[in-house]
Amino acid sequence: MKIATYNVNGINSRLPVLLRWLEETAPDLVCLQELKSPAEKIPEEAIRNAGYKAIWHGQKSWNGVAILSRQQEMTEIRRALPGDAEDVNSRYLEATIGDLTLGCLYLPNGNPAPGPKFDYKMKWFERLTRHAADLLSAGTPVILTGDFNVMPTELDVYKPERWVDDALFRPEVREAFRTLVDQGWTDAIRKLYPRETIYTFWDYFRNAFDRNAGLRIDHFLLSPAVSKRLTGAGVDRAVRGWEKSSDHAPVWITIS
DNA sequence: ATGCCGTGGAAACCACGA
Repeated sequence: MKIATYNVNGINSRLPVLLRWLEETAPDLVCLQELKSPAEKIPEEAIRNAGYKAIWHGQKSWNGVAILSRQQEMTEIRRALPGDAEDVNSRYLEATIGDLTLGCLYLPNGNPAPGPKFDYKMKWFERLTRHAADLLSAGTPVILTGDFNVMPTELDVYKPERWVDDALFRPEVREAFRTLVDQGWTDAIRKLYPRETIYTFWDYFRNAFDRNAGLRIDHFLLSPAVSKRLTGAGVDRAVRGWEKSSDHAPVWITIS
């Protein structure tokens, strides 16, 4: 079974790229972020014609998350993290597919830091961490995936010294990620490739992709019940080089 | 070192992203 995550940066502008990638790689489950579309403008028919059922949490202009399934039925569990009824940003969507719980997330960017946006990021991170502990306590197969907007270590940044004051790499953000993982999650890419330079995002400008000036910010966190079934993981790097690409590349895992 | 690019929405610029 292949599960993928892809920050599309606008699902309507990205539709040709998304459909081509779905056709070429045929993941069974897909988490999408940054739809940048209200619910009624999600290209539902095109996704269905590509062979996928879909659920989504849209929002005008910004954010937006969706889960696609090629064959299995999905049951939506929640469309927001618990803990803040005031937070109306569409950044989390959770579903069960068979015995698997899949959480699709778009963690706030947090820049500029320090400031209110960074405070929001850290609060959101705390809510995610509390909810993740609840998910783990069930002992069932759980996957948390999406755009975490965190480079966990220096290995995940093309030039770490340039990013130390950035909201994606500040020490307290890396610490928050470590605290989350230390609950008992497995970072799928790092389990299989502990020392390799692997990026999932390259800026649009300064020829970042050609220079491989990238970041690893899209992650798969696996509960123990999923981690022992992990058979593969990777980044569909070539998609980043396609015409009209997102600034992120799709990331995927396979489980037995 | 830096939104230099890209997207969306409103308005022919601005917010936002990482």
